[in-house]
Amino acid sequence: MAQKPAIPKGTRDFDPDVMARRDYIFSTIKEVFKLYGFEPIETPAMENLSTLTGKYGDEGDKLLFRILNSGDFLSDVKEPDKQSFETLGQKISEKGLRYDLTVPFARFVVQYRNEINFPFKRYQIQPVWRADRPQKGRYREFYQCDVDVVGSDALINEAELVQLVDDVFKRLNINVVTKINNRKVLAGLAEYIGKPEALIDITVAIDKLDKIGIDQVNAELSEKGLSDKAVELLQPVLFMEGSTTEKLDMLEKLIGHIAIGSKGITELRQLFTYLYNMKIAMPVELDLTLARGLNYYTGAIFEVKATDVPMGSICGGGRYDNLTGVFGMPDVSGVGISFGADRIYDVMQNLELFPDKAIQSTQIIFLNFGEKEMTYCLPFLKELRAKGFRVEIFPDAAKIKKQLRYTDQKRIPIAVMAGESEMAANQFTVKQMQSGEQITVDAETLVEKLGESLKDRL
RNA sequence: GUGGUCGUAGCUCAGCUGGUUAGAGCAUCAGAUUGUGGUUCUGAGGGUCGCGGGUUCGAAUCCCGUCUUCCACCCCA
Repeated sequence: MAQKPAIPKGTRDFDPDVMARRDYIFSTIKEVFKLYGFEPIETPAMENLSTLTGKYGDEGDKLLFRILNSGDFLSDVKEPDKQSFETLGQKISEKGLRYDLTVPFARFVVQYRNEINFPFKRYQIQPVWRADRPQKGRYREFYQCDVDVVGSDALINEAELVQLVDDVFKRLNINVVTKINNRKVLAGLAEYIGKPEALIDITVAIDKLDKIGIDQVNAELSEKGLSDKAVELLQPVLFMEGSTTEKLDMLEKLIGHIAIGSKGITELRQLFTYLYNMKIAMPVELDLTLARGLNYYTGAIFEVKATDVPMGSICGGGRYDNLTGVFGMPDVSGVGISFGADRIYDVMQNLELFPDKAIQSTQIIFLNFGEKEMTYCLPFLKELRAKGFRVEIFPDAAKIKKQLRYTDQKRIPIAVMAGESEMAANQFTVKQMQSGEQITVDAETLVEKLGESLKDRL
């Protein structure tokens, strides 16, 4: 054999087994999205670089996959432009692979602003690409399942999204905890300690609290230019304990006098009131150290983690007040969240949460005893399929042993056999693969009998 | 992007400080069983030891490069 073929770093092939499980996740998510009134859209895998760059911060820009122009793109490049990566890059690459679904969505909203019926509730399930170093649960090509509402700044949208999250993970049988914070509160805190311009640095640092500990967080804060006094002021927030209401009351005392902080607190109170009335089943915590989220979030921030398995967040999102602004359409507020399908898969696989029906494909197989016998079976295949059963016939008159092995490995629950003797008597032998039990049924009652035995398995 | 780590049959791995023709289990295929699988028995096929170079009489084993895997940082789904 020649050199074995391979796929690029951080990408994966999905075999039928994996696809069945992935489909289960996608269809569950899709179903819930629709229940809340979201409608699907799709956007191209590639966008103009001008659409993508500058939206994800410097780090994000570095992780963009760029697509080389077609043809002899170097011939048009003048010597001076070849001197730096920056200028050369602009000349030879004008397109890039999408990095997430939110920015293409913002582009979509601006582009079709006159045709869209606001508030626009859309969902989008597509792969995205990041030139990151792969690790476990971190791929260069992965799927995001985004739901967003744009054109409404009502907090009920946030609440409904949390409820939707609850619904999805309840259906997938994954135990999760949702953490909520508000960017305005973080901004209020930054102002409170006298460093409003250091908002990003502060949030990035305190976000690491449970990972690296308080000493390292404080060290990083100092390193970012915060005075000892500023770090000192922040401590009560980092160690804030108690119920959500208690935390909010404490916050009120600290930053209630700061306009933006006060606004954030009011929003949080309203959101948690909605959530209380919605009777959310999963735990929902106010976590003031939650800061992750891209630079464009301006209000609520969400993050969802599985509680039974260590894994990065499997779902995250937030409120962005001006994402469409960069595309020339100001004052459109949106809120959305993104489900990481690949990580959800890893969690479910890890905890063995996929139900049998998620991985079952064919339900009934007709074994092949030869040309005449196959012909005898064909009308029944048609009839069963018309009734919605997933049915196949083994294409070759191979040894029965081989055919049953195929059936077994494909986890098909029922094998139907008809050889010379059954044909002569106008009958079929129906075999339950799991128990090995076999019964003989008349041809007229075959469809009915099969329907009965599969009733519990659908 | 920085630092580290791994790579031997389809899969999981052995292979001592370099030394005959590179092994095992599982999986695959064939037969025992020409109409009965998931258990058993017998046998077979399958590897340029990730790839490229170097050191050596001799390299899976040592060195360099490269690709891939996983890990920490960065960032994130």
